[in-house]
Amino acid sequence: MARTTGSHSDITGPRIRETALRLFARHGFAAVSMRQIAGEVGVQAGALYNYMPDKQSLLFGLMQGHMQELLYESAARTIAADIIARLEDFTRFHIRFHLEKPDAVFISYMELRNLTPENFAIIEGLRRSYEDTLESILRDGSASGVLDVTDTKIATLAVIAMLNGVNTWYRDDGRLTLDEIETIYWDMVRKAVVPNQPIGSD
Amino acid sequence: MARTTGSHSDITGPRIRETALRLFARHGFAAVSMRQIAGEVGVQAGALYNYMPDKQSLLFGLMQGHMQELLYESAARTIAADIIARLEDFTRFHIRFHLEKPDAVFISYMELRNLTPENFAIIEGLRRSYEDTLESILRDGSASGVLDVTDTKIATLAVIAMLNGVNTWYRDDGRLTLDEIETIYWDMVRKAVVPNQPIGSD
DNA sequence: GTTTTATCTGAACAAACGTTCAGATAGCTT
DNA sequence: AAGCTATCTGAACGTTTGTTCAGATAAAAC
Repeated sequence: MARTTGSHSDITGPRIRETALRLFARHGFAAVSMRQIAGEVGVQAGALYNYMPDKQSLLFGLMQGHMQELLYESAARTIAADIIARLEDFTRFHIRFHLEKPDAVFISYMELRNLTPENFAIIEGLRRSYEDTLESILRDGSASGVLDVTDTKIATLAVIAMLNGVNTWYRDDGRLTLDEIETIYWDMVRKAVVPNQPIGSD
Repeated sequence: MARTTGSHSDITGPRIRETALRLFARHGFAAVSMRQIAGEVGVQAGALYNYMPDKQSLLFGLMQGHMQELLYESAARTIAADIIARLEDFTRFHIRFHLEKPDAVFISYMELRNLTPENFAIIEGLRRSYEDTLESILRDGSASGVLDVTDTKIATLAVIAMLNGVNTWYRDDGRLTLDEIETIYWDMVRKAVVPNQPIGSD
């Protein structure tokens, strides 16, 4: 046997990436074999190498694609003049985007150590670019006095870590709607970085 | 050759666990071989099986030990009457404990998917027990009006996610002391869950 | 209808995997 | 000094790994 009926590059290619993304997220990069991916796609392992030079490139491509899409979508948003509005928009966008692509988010955080040093540096650079969009909001707000953060870099990482936490517990059939979740988190983020005057503090 | 000079169970055993912990944290459970662990310890791979039935048990033992120590240390703390004091104590304890054992923390979060279902259930149970200590603080504070959280469960996970984020960027030779870091995070945690009255809000 | 090209198979490769075990010996016990 | 036992070696096992490639064929081009 050889080329199978209905075989097409523009069908098999995406299916390989979808399958790899799902399997990597579920079992981890190192625990998933090329034969396993090929099996779920419906081809032999050798066929995968028409679409990638090696397994490492497959992982890197998935992570790079995800980070670039994140940056693109993030940059495409209109920037409000109001700092608080910008922060709220970032918060809601981050939660929504990350909940839409849990697998890609998962591997982009968990499989960093399986990248070659060169690939790792590229992905880290993309991540830092994204973090910078939040950090510049916090820095601008801090400078104008609208926000009150002790250390903008730490606050940036703290807020992102908190928001990323949603992915660990969110379920589609949960008791809260996406909008309710966004609002709860936005409430906490806002309070954490806005200058406040605690009620009942002595 | 056979038994080597100075070979002892109470030396080799801990060294195997230390080495495995470090390698699992650095490269991932699936990517680390028994021969690799044995090589760094200075024995042959077969010798490892005097200390564990299989590789899975090694991973589970490390995670279980870590979680039990976390729970033990957490439970050993004196419980203040004041809710705010309890929350501050939890925050500072969590950061300090987790920064002291970055490798154990790392694998306890990252390698959950490499546990058998039975082992996974046990570790998840331990984690939930720990989360409950924070949730009960937030619930008590919410009931008495000292705290203001929309959803105690979400707030619990959000705070823990935020605090865990420290481990991703902390370096021993960083520009901030441990106490300064604790204070910055405690400031954000407190503001996020305390009822407040924003300054300059219209 | 023929030729060309893109796509896949199926077998093969050396290397690495977790695990087992008979045999050897260092160190403790007596 | 002799015997015992805990500890380790070194080889072996059957699988599985990522990757390569000659050969086969469906689909596209002409």
